[in-house]
Amino acid sequence: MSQDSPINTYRMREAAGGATALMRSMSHEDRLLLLCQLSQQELCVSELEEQLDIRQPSLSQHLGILRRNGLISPRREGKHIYYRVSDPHALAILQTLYQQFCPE
Amino acid sequence: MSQDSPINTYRMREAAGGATALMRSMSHEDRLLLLCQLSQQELCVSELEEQLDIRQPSLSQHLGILRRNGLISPRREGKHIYYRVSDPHALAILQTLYQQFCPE
DNA sequence: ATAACAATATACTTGATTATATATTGATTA
DNA sequence: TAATCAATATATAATCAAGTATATTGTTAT
Repeated sequence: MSQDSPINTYRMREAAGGATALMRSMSHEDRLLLLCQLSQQELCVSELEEQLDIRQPSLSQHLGILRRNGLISPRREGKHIYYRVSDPHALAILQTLYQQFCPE
Repeated sequence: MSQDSPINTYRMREAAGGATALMRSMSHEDRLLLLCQLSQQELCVSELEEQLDIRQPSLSQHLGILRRNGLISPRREGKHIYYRVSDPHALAILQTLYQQFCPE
């Protein structure tokens, strides 16, 4: 348990907007699971639909939110669109969440 | 930048409820700043009010949310109520947020 | 090039949840 | 009991989620 860098509230205040935007993007169960999957491998919409059992329109909405908020990036290949996590901040939080909530 | 523990979506699915509840608690600018302050030192409501420039009723609502969600704990001393961050998960996320959004 | 098809995205509706502001109440000390 | 501090209640406004239907984009085959 590291208290390596003491938190400076003054600096945090400036960053708070970005940080809470990230928290908000991740504070939905479907979106968190999407990020989880996409942090491990690039996947297209239909694969996600199958693996997570989320209906396509709903999936597309959540992907849209994550995309517009800059957490994931699309790549077209033929008729499929592949997504991956492109935000290092999001990856860092995912990592911490995993350590915290899925300990050995 | 550590990808030490690869994320297992199956395990994350079980933890997702708790993890998103934590994210939701932290995804409000006032609450994030409150947590920030309280992670550094125990403070009472009127001190928080002064330092963060948030009106008391609003402050009290947010403290109530954080308290009911188990992120902070109160301690009464006379007519003052002191709060501190009591959830290690929250502390870990705060730490990561600080590293990510307030780098050296 | 155009028609038909498949994959993904958007729009719209409805219901639920959440935020904000104000007012009120309760507890503690003097 | 008067003054202070904090919590709660209430009302209103705003935001968010899920479902259904529809639109768009690109692909394949003719």
